[in-house]
Amino acid sequence: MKARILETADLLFYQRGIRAVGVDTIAAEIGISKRTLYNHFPSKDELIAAYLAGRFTKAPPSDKPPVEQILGTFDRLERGFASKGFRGCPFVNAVAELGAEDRSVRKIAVAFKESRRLWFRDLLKQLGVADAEGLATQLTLLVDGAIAQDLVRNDPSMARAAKQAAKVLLGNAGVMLGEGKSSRDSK
Amino acid sequence: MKARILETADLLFYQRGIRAVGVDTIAAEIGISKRTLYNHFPSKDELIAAYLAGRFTKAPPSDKPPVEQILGTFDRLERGFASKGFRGCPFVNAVAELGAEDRSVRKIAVAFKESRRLWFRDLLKQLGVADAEGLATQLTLLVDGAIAQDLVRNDPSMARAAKQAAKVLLGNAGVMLGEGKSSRDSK
DNA sequence: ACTTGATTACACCGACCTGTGTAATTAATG
DNA sequence: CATTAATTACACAGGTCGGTGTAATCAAGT
Repeated sequence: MKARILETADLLFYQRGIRAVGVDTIAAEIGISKRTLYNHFPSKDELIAAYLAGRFTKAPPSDKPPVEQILGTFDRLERGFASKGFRGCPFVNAVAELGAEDRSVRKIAVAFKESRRLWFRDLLKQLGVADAEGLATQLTLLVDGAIAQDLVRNDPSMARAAKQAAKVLLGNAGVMLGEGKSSRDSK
Repeated sequence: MKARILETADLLFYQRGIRAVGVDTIAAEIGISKRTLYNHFPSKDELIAAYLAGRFTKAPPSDKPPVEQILGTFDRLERGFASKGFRGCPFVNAVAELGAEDRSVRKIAVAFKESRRLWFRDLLKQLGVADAEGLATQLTLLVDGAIAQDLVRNDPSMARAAKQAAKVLLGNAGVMLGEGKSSRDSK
């Protein structure tokens, strides 16, 4: 039951915004009483925290070559954009609508952003990139830029533009870009 | 008076979020009655629209070389990040917290994003860049990525990382980067 | 001094919000 | 059957919200 509440809250929070969705709405959507919801989550704030914690998914370890993993990020991003329910980064959205005063929300948001940056960085180190730290940061800028742009434009091709830029940055860092099956999307 | 209402609404909406700020709060902040506010703006929605319209500032024409103008964008961005009140892109924030159903808000947001992309594009054309369209898009990704990252991290150096990436992209497009006074920030 | 328009104070509406209290109901377990 | 725990319906408290109605006050301009 707790899981069902959480997944419904996730859907509604992400789709319509945290402030815009009341606990009554969530309970009604599931068909349970508001009392039951409060038996599982003592307050809306805790439900919000659980929602964000649930969105914090670490990328599973992969055995594919680092370059493919990095560039594949943008392919997954594009598929995400094209999927119907996409509405930007839940962490950025949460910070945007809950404001700067909410310390806990910002904390988990920066943790998520940093985890992705470190994921990039480690792959870049495997590739022998000199400034892995800096380049990893730049790649996250492309990712978040594409997400923000797609949020307002609803244009999944932003992910491809980001991928193009990422290729240039990687090439400039001395990384050899394999001509794997998708050599055609070089625009 | 109308101007005063608008500037106060701008401050509060941007700082705390649109949904988080009530009309009573705005009126109280100025020290006027709620009735007066409603005499100038028939509804909160119109006040929101005016707020966003006021944030839609076009970059003034400049006589500096295009490369400096482009890279200068990231310097201004960094100064913006460092300034106390910065809280991300008002348009992205508005779309994030008002949801996708609000058509008018998204419309002005994409107009703003597109205007900046076109500004980049025209400068790139002046530089003789072949794919000015594509590169302009990539530069906007860096800008919005830096904004999003700074929003959650509160780290103005994100603008510098974006500038670094922009330099690489420009160089890759054949643009000569003048060694103007800031040759030192090439990391 | 008279008129006109803006602004004020203030009560009020209906709607929605988070959260609680309570007593009845259901379902599983011994 | 009896016990226990979860869930239910439902009313309600206390608050905020957007927005309106009204009559009084204030500040001009003629």
